[in-house]
Formats: sequence, C-alpha cells, structure tokens
Amino acid sequence: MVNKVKFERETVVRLASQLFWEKGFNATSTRDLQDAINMRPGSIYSAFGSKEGLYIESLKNYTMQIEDQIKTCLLASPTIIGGLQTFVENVIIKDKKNAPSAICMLVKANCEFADEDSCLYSLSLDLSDKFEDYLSDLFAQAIAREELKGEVSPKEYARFFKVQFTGLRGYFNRPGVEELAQPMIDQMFKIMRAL
Amino acid sequence: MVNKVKFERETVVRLASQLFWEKGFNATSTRDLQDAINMRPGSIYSAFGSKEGLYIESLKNYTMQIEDQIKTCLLASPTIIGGLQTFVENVIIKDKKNAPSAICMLVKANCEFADEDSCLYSLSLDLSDKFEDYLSDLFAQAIAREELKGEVSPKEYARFFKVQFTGLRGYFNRPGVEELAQPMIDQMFKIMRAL
DNA sequence: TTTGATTTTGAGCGACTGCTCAAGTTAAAA
DNA sequence: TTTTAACTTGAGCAGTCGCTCAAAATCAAA
Repeated sequence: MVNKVKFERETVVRLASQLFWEKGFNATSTRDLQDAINMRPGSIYSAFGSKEGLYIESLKNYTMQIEDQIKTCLLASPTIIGGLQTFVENVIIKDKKNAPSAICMLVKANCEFADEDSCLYSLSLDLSDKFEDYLSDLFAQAIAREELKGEVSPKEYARFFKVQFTGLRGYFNRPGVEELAQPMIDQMFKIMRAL
Repeated sequence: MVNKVKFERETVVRLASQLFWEKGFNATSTRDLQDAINMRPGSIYSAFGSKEGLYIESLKNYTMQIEDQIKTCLLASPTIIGGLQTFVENVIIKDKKNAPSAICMLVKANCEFADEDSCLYSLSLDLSDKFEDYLSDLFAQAIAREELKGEVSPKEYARFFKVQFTGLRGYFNRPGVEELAQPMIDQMFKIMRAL
C-alpha cells in the first residue's frame, strides 16, 4: 500500500453531520459540504460514493453521538431517570445555542423524506426504532431499580419519552420562550413518574 | 378591465399547499407546481410573484384549513375538549392515509427553514403563535365551562396540547404502529384533564 | 532514486433550478 | 367589428446542482 488517505473519517463525518443537521439534506449543496469538510469532489465521492452516502454515514454518526450523550449523563447520575432528565435538560436548554438545530436530526430526516420508498426515510425509521429499543432497555432497568412504578411497560415509557421529547424540542425551536423549558421538562418527568 | 383571470385562486393555492406539504419547499420544483396547479410560469409569477410567494399563501391557507377543521369538530361535539379529541383522532388516525403528510405542515416549515432570519421561518413562527392563541381561547372557554379544572392557565393547556399533538404526529409518521394511536391519544387527554 | 499503486485535485459536464419576457390569446368596451 | 388592456403561453436564460475523470501529487517499497 502506498499513499494513505489524508482525512480523518470520523472528523469529516461529524462536520458533514453538523451541516446536514442544520440545513437538511436537500438544502445542503455538495459545494457547501466541500467547504465544511475541506475535501474536493473526487475525494468525497471515492470515500462516500455519493451525497446520499455521506448523509447516511452522518445520520448514523449523529444517532451514535446521542446515545453517547445519554450514557455520559447516566454515568454522572445516581438514577436512570435522573440521568435522562439531565440529558433532556442539556439538549433543550444547555446545548441549544451551540447545536446546529434545536430539532433532532432524526426527526428532521423523518420530516424531509416524504416518499415512503426512499432509502433515507427507511433509514430514519430504522435508527429511530433502535433508539426506542435503547430507551426501552433503560426504562426496564429503571423499573427493576424501582425508580418507576412499572404499571406500564418499558416500551410504553419509551414511546411516552419519545413523544414528549420530540414535542418539546419542536416547541422550543424558536426564540423567546426559554424560561418555559425547565418547568415543562419538570412536568414531563412528573407525569412520567405518575404513569 | 378586460379578460379576467382563468384560475380559481383558492383552488390553486390548495393544490400548491398539498404539494408543498408533502414534499417541503426545497424539494418542490416549479415544474412540479406547474403540473399540480395547471398553470404556466408566466401566470404563476404574475399571480404570486415567486415560488416563495406561492408557498407563503399556501402555508397561510393550510393554517386556515386546520382551524376550520377544529371548528367543524367543535360544532359536532357537546364539549370543547371532546371536540378537540375528535380533531386529534381525525388528524392522526382517520385522515392519515389521505393527507399529504402525517406531519403538520407548520412543523415541517419550522424544521426546514434553519436560518433564523429567513422570512419563511418567521412566518412559521407567526402562524404557530396565532394557532397557540386560538387554542388558548378554546381552553379558556373549556375552563369556564368547567370541562377542565383550571388549576393551570389556558396558555399552559395550549402549550401542553401543542407539544403532545406534534409529538404524537411525529411518532405516527411511520407504518406499522396504527393500533397504538387511539390509546396514546386517550392517554394524552386523560393527562390533560388531570393537569 | 526510481517505481507505481493510491489518493487528491478541480475543471467542467449534462441536467435541472427559479424565473423572464416577447409573442399569442382573450374578451369587455368603444 | 375594431380596439386595447389584461391574461396566458412556453422557449429559453443564467445560475446551480450532483457528480466524473484525466492529470497531478503523494509516499511506501524496491
């Protein structure tokens, strides 16, 4: 083998991910991407095959990052539910200024790809399913630890969490309502504990 | 005045609205629009000024249609909360197959226009605010009629409703979970009555 | 130092985009 | 019937799109 690749795949995918997350797939041009990841068309296409290929890897990377973020919160918290609440607070309140978008990239993807046969739409469903499974596991543990009453199944908790979380993120995708975030998150977790 | 316009503005805007709702602003080409509304570029641009102009009118029309849909449900129901639940059930369950998208067009707009200075982003915020005000009025009436306890303000009910409604619509923007819709809507209204 | 497989570069292709405008059509008023 | 202002048409413009590929650059092995 001679002449290795000069870019860090992980770094490049994260940069692309940020841009795709902010602007969406259609509104991101390959020229925008070239600038963001500092690669020329030929290199991009030999490494990722197409704009779609790079997007796919970006979306998978994004989902991985989210789960990592949850894991970090869980490690810092004595309880699972407490860790999840910290995660939600971080995403909706703390990270809001820095994040490319207030809306989850998975939700944006699910919105953008209308065609049910589109492979990017299916991908968004797959990743969303996996995330729901991951949440189910967490809630099963929380029930086992008696953090939750468990009158409702882990899957139901997971669905409730997803609906609330995406609903709240959508609501706070605007300026001027920042002070409502904490009470609404508190309400969400209060309701969840009472399920 | 000689030679009147040959198209019904309302009809045209509704057709455009459907296409924009399904595919989003960026993914809808002016050629797509020409076919959908059966007008040639010159007529479109003299009537609406630009693709953006047609989109603006489409989004306003969409919002109007939603409020009309709620009003219809309210007329058919003895209670306000009952009418609202019927509306939610109609949107999430009954209309799902026919609607251009399971996701609210306002939410899609809010997702798609990342730039905070974009006039389409502002429009989505404005219309969303007006819708929240409309909901507030409804909840104020519901409290006055003692359908709700009213330990929480009408505005808070409206915010809760929006978060749940958009969260649920997002969740059900996929095949294979249809049977979960009714119980989750029931849960939403049960929680709301207990607020 | 030379070799040669591999990666990077960027000019540019063909397709498509939003949009314009000169020419054609329409129909109420003269 | 003629006039004429308003409306419709669609060829086509200038710009951008995703992407290709021949040429240049790179660097471990010989």
